[in-house]
Amino acid sequence: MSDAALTISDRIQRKLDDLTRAERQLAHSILENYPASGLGPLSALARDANVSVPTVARMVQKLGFKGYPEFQAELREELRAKVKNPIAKHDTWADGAPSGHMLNRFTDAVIDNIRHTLGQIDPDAFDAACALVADQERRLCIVGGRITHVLAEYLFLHMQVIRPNVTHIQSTSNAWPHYLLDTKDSDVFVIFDMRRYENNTLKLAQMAQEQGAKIVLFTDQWRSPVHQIADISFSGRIVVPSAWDSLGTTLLLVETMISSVQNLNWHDTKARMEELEGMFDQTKLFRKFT
Amino acid sequence: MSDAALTISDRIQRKLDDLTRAERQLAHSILENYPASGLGPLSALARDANVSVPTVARMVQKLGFKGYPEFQAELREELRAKVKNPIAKHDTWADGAPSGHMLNRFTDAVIDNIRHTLGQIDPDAFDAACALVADQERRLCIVGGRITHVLAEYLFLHMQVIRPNVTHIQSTSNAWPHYLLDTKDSDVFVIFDMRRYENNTLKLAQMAQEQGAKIVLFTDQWRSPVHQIADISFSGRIVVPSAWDSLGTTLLLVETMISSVQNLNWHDTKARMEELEGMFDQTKLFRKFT
DNA sequence: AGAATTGTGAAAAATTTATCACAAACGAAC
DNA sequence: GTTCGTTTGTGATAAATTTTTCACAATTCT
Repeated sequence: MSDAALTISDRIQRKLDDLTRAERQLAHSILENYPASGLGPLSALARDANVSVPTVARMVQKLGFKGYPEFQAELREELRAKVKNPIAKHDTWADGAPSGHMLNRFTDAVIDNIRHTLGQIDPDAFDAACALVADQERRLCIVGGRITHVLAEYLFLHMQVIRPNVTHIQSTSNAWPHYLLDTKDSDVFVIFDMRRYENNTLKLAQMAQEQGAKIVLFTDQWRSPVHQIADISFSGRIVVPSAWDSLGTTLLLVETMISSVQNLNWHDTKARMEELEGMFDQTKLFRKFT
Repeated sequence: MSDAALTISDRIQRKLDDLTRAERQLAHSILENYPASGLGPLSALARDANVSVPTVARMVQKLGFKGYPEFQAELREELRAKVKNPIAKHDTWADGAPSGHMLNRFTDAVIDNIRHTLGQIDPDAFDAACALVADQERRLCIVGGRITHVLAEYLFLHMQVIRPNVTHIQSTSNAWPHYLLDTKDSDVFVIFDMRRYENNTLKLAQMAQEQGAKIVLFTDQWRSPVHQIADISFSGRIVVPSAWDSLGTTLLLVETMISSVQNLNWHDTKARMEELEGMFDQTKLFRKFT
């Protein structure tokens, strides 16, 4: 295929693997706000990408242009063509795929779920829930069901770093009654229950509530029966073009909660995280992040 | 309304009637290929509009800019904002919360991640990956790391229903070498590896590849080293306003893959699902869905 | 330790912008 | 049709900015 048919974006992406660190940094910066960032002065591009001016100059030539102005001229030409061409209109998410492609249909649905869910959420309730979860005086129990235990686990993994005194309970396990033995009325239960709602989860929630624990519930738009006894509950839309439901929206809420709780506890978290980093370094489990 | 909220295009159109001949000519030329023409050199704009250089300079100042570069900077800023928000109108997602609330900031970031990722994905590669995963002749191994194992588990839970012959391996476990003993060259490995990339995962991938297995990789925008040996890899953007990364985009891809694979295997899946339903009913694990 | 990559600082070259004075062109009014 | 005021273009120039390119030092990776 001739270069003429390829956008600069395509060309950069194709070369991405052959690039060195600084070049890749630059490439990402160009793609980040494509094509706007490439249309400013060279020095601004270098600054945004945190690379030096010569690096940009060298890269532009590697891409086959005589100089930066020529590079910009082609970017403008692309932009001209794209705006002119109604087909290039962004009504699909994955450019190369037809709008009926599963990638586009699914993404539409998920975005729609997010919009609906966020539109109905009560920010004060959310803040209150975050405060509960962040409170290190309280024991934190995270409960998930057959599918939702992955969300529970995800939340647990992060909370474990952010604060002490966290437990992950799987309602499908039959060991959970033990955990409830020493529930105090200051405890907080974060419970995930989406359809099909699980009897075990409901029973667990009831027992926790009887012992005075606070209950924060993540459920779907039809609401788990747990919501009647929950102190705070969030319902995420989960409908997608699939035989299954989507956890996307709920994951978004969970991640936001993690971030908020992190901020609330930053003082303690920082020390804990550094400690953890050190332990990971020692085990050499991870590669150095470059 | 303050000028800040108006695009340059709006401002020009509003003034259109008060302009003189040469100025109007220029204005139309700017709007003709908006905003591309305004992003080139001043002299080129003058030439395209068939007006003189001073006319352009004067006009730009009439529009309230200190000079042409400032004019261009604002055009670029508009472009940046526009590309970022194809769905925009929503300046906040959670209506009740200020735009600076974590809920809104986080959602913005996730949507942005999705848009970026989908924009760069190769639908053919995606389809190919789905076909591999759907192929029941091949054994399917799903591998996750310390955090990503929740995604692996999630994919596993669904694949388990959709098709036989699925295994979930946790790279952090030290039991995984056993699983590789009888790897055949028809096997498919779906591997999740996000920063910080895990050495265990890389080793596992290498061994799998040496034995001829196909490798499908889900990673982040900086790409796990596994991507060099992967047959197909997908990089999702994961940046969010948090000390942690977001799995949102990758979850979207995984769920889409589940749905696609489900469709490919619908004939068999149907029977398997009904069977499973029956088993769940017997265990009374779930409440009847109303 | 050596090779490759990247940054620094500077200077020169090239381009672009901003302005000027003045003349030409134009349009409206008389 | 002439006149006057406005608008526009010309050509030139100064100023500002940007691009391009060095050599060399610092850094990173192998």
